[in-house]
Amino acid sequence: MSQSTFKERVILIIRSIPKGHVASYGQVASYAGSPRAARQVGMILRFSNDDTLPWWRVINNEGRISIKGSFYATPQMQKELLGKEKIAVSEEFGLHMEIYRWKPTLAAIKKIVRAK
DNA sequence: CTTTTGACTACGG
DNA sequence: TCCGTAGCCAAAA
Repeated sequence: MSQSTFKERVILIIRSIPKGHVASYGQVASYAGSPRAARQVGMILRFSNDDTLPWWRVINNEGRISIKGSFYATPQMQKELLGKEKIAVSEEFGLHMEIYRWKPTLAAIKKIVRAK
């Protein structure tokens, strides 16, 4: 597990979120081996300029867009990108996490993290 | 090197 | 139900 860094694992996990699904910051942190490091997932994305990374599929645990604005992205962009995947995000209610949340098996996560 | 600042969230009170 | 806070850790200052 600690062959790779937290950041590297976060990147691998986010790349594995299927189109049409989302994951919360906390979920990603948890899968990356640090359940309480949700905030850092946000920080990593904030400074990331990796165009192979589907960053828009990461939202907060309430199903709402958390981004306020970074060097590379805005909340409007995120809403648009999700819309292209048929995920509608309402300003006041967000989206239904129980419907769109990515629910990988433990085995799947192990495989993703191991493949470094 | 140390300190601060967050695209977070579970838990108390 | 509604805050305040602790924990987590990458970047920037």
